[in-house]
Amino acid sequence: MIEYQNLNEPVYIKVKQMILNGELKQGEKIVQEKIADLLGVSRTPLMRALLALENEYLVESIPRRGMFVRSIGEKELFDIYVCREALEGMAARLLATSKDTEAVLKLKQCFDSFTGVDEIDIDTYTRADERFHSILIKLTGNTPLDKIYFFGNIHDKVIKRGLLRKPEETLEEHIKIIGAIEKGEPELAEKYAREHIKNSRILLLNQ
Amino acid sequence: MIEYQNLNEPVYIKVKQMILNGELKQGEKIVQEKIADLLGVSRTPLMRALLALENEYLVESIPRRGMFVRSIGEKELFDIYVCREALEGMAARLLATSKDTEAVLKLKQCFDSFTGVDEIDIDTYTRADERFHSILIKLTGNTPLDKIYFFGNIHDKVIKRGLLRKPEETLEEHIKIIGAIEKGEPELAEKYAREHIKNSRILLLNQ
DNA sequence: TATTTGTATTTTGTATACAAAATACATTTT
DNA sequence: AAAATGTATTTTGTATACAAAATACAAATA
Repeated sequence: MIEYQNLNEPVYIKVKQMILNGELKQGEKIVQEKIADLLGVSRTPLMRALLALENEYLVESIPRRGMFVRSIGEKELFDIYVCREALEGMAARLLATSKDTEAVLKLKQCFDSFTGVDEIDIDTYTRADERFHSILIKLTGNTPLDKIYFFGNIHDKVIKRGLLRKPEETLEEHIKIIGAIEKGEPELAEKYAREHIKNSRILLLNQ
Repeated sequence: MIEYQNLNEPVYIKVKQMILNGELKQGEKIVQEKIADLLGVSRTPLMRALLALENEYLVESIPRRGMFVRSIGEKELFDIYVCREALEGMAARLLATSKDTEAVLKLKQCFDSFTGVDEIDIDTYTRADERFHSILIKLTGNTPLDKIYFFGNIHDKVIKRGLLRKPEETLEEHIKIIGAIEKGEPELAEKYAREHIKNSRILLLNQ
């Protein structure tokens, strides 16, 4: 009966999906045995996944009460954007300082397919946007920064608002950030990256 | 035999201490049953603690191989300082924007006992410094920021270098940061907070 | 002697059993 | 009817058992 291949990863992935796609609703209690049975594993590997998710802020543990799917309020989402502003700003700065042409190329590639296009496909652009912000961090080679950033990343998806602003508006901002990095202007790169996040963050307030 | 009172917390605290005070050395493998026996608990609550510590970056899990006390290299420590620079800078900015007099008071209190003193006691000052940087984050009321910052905090202690610079030098910088927050100057507050970290970070390089 | 192979031991990953706490729900009391 | 109480059920936290992987180490081979 024992399957061996580390249930860890698959269980973690599955539970995460269930939360992100709403199969497990916000605030809902996660009854361990129920979910464990559903996934065909015991409570032990499920618990491991749940603890990882707790640290990713997707799940909340109340001692002796159980694990609950975390619900994220407006305030918290706003706060997350503040963190992103600080971290992505720093990432842009680091990249501009390093003058890594390889990195610049990869950043540019995210938006290659949109230049000179009249009608931008929202889904394609959403993925490009996600990729851009993700690799902006990764390309710095700063492991702690990458790990830390993971939190904010998650939440964007949880709230599932998709893009807050129109592609035409943000595409230009992305290009500006990449430009400053390419020119090796740390001050400017950070400034643009922060403004980019801030513009979305402000939008959250008037909503 | 069963004790009930959530072994979670005590086990977590104890293992963390063992890592921080060197009882468990960097790179050392944590043999679960050995440590569990030592603490008088089973592997289950120990595992929970270990997973929490993994997410705090103190422990590293290699599947099917075990948990190891993480060893931190120069590069990583440097990278952590970069993160601190971004996060503490943002925290200072937020506080300066909020104009929270209560917060300013608490920050000032950290260093009250050192003003006009000739010979600053290193141990007392070390604690004050730790407290200052910790509450600088907490006072923002930005929960994700607080959670995220926890990482960096840990590492400072792990490396156990204590203070990198002389109290006389850093005290002045602390005062400047608090001053800018008090005057409600976000730009300046962030600038000073970042310079403060940066000065220490640069010192790491020439070491 | 250095390298490989095979076997015994250790240790992890998972499942499961069970006590104590939490919850649900019916019954009694106000 | 609303509140309080008591009992049954569920669910968590912990300990433990066991298979499979990893490791250690001895013997065999080149």
